[in-house]
Amino acid sequence: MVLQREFFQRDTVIVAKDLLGKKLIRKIGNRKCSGIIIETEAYRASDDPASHAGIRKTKRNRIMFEQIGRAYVYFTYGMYHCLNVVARNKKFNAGAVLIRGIYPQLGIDIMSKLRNNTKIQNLTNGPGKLTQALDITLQENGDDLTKYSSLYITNGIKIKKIHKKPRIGISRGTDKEWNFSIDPTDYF
DNA sequence: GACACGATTGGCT
DNA sequence: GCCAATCGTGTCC
Repeated sequence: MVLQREFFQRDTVIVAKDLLGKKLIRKIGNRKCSGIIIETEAYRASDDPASHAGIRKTKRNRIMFEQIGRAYVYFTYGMYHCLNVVARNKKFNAGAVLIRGIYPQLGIDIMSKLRNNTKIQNLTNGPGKLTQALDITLQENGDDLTKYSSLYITNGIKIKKIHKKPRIGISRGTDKEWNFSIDPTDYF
């Protein structure tokens, strides 16, 4: 069952936690690739100095201010893409959840080729890695993830324990513990 | 118009 | 553990 729009109409931090264990699905040609979401981070609005949306709406971050349930994809470090899902409640005018890691399920052969045949444990365990494995680029920026199409999220597995940490790779907003993850060895 | 830097990764020490 | 790769974007002059 694909996640409905209402799922994303809650506090960005809550949605980040609740996305753990859900299934990310990407169709490439007539094949399906998928994985269980195991790590996420919340990035909110003007209350969050680490967020792209922390200052104002710009050309790059505009999707974060638009319809919830859509993909916010950005290009970084001159070579990698990162995938977010737009989510926020009515208190904020922007927000998104960064998908930082998935546990591969379907289409491992396709993903391996896109990742130059790396080891399975290195396939999709990072934000730049999973977009490469799933062929996600700026082409997918703004795509609606609540519809069955070439990129969407469905219900997944039941979660036991959620780990909470400060977010990775940021220099501001380090006081907020908005990185959430589950331990794959608990499930797979 | 210029310039510093980043929600990263992989390779080397 | 450290650092280069690589370039679009945002901010500042």
